[in-house]
Amino acid sequence: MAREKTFVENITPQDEDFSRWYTDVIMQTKMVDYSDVKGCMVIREYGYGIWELIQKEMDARFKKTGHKNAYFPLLIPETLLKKEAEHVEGFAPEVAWVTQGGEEPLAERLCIRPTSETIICSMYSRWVQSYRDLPVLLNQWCNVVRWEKSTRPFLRTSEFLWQEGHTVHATQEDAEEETVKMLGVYREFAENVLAIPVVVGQKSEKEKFAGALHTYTMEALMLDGKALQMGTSHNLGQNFAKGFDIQFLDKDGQLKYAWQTSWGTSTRMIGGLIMVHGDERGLKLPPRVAPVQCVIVPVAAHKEGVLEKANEILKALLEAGIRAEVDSRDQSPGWKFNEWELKGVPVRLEIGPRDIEKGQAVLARRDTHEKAFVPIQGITDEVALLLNAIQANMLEQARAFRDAHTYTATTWEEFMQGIEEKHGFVRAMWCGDTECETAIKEKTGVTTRCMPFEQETLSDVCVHCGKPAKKLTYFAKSY
RNA sequence: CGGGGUGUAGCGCAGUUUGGUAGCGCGCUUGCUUCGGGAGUAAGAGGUCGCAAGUUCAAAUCUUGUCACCCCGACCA
Repeated sequence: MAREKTFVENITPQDEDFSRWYTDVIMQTKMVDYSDVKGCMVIREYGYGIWELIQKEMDARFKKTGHKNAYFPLLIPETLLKKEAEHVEGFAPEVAWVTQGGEEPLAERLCIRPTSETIICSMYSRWVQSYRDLPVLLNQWCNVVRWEKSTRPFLRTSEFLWQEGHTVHATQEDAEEETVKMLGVYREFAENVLAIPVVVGQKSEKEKFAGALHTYTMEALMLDGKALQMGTSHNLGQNFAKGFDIQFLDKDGQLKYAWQTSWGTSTRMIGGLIMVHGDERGLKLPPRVAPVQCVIVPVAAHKEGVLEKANEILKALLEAGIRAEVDSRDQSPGWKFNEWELKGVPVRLEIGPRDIEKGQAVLARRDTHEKAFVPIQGITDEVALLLNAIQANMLEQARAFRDAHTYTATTWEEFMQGIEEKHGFVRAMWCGDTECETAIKEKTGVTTRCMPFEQETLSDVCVHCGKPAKKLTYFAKSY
């Protein structure tokens, strides 16, 4: 049977092979390219442009919640890494080492940071002396390296870009408040900027960060029904404070160990963006992270006045703070339409000789494919309105998909059925035991994603083992 | 680390069974005509067939070894 002809014939359809669709999209939009080092990707200007917008939006939120940026070294001495036992055990298998400087072997090998808790804590132990030094609220934007066995651009790469917040507090309550607050920042960002609805809650013991007391997470559902961890916030308790001797003299004259948190999000979010919003034509970017929000495609650009009009509109859009661009390349309009749709640009503005005669232009939406003639007079306001509408609509679409692929199970039969038929989240009561969790994973391939903050009681017993249930839990296959 | 697959022009592939001049589509360069959903035309450029040995008069093709990448699992942001 002949495949239905699509506008983009060179990307694999999502329902045929989602992985290939993903690879096709990221390569053809020129977001990334593979490099000569396995697992290390080049983030090209289009992909990096998205990351820059993510950084800008997030950084503003960090500043607003009282955090400042700092930068700590890439290399960590082995002795430092080993100071927190659970932490080193968790990360050791994927740490890359520097063993030589120039021609000389090093006296102590240096680890390339897989995360920066250890080196930052070693500094905090020097900086924190008194309750007056607290809280310490720092964030760093950097790269980290984790030697991964299997890699995929954005989702799992040996080197990736991220931000990691590291804070120190006087009390357990303050640390817990910070942990929850920053997950809240992530959630608000995911929904309002990335237009990705997330489930927020606590990780199981098995899934929590190595060295943390407990880990909170936000989980999103991809179009293929798999969950993606989009960001985590850890309450480190006093584990690192004890390992690194971070003590302060409190108001009451007592020497006390500090309470800490760390939280991070990475370029992996871009992978989520692609897999939550993409469609058969390619990428679909929410306006707030689109490097180009409105592309102007001149039709019959060689004809007199067309390019001039296009540039005139461009100027107005740029002045209104809209990220816009005129595509004056020597290609047919249809070719450009397809390419910009592939690249996920939210709004396309078409302008040709016939439009100019009538004082109008065409506005086309990437999300709904709707086209409308709009008077050139005041068109920047129209574009701005459209961008807001698209941002809102994309969140709604993603939410509707997520809800349609979330299944509530009260029995093991329903649980199995949910996994086989729904391809998404399965909500069920769970006992909280690691053994039970492992058994569920072996039987079904799904793992616990989180125990959501918003709890309800579906039943008194665990959906799998029948022991007393502790928490409503989200299960899914995951990236 | 297990199971499967693929390496031939920038990209996608045919050619391998049965050894005999390196092919096709897209893309790329130049000219002319086009331009409202992937334009037409003419002339071009581009390859140690992943790598290394071997068999042969002759290897992309057969043999052995090796490397890389992709997919599905296990492990992880």
